[in-house]
Amino acid sequence: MAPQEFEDDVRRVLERLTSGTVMTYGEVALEAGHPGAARAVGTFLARGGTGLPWWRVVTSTGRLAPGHEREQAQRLRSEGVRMNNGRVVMRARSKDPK
DNA sequence: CCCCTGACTAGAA
DNA sequence: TTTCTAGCCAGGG
Repeated sequence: MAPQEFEDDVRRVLERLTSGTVMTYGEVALEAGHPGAARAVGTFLARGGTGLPWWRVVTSTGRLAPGHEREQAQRLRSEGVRMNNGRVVMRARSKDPK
């Protein structure tokens, strides 16, 4: 596969993310057609995230980007994303949050 | 071709 | 619930 194609694939997925929506690295990788490349997605966003809605991507547990928690949390909050103790509230949780 | 790094993950402790 | 560990993918030396 041609160089940068991976990045283009990821970019395409992120570009269609709307305000208020959030995806995990794994989901982005899958959508981009690179299942299992969650880590690679993170590596890419860490260096070429500029110009992309990187703050709408979080870990599978709702964790934010190391070193950017502040900014990311603020941006997400301004978009109405619900969080809990610095972690994005993930859906599909079978456990009772008591 | 070998080795290492990293904004990840699922599963075991 | 939190920490550790072993896989995984794409890049770069």
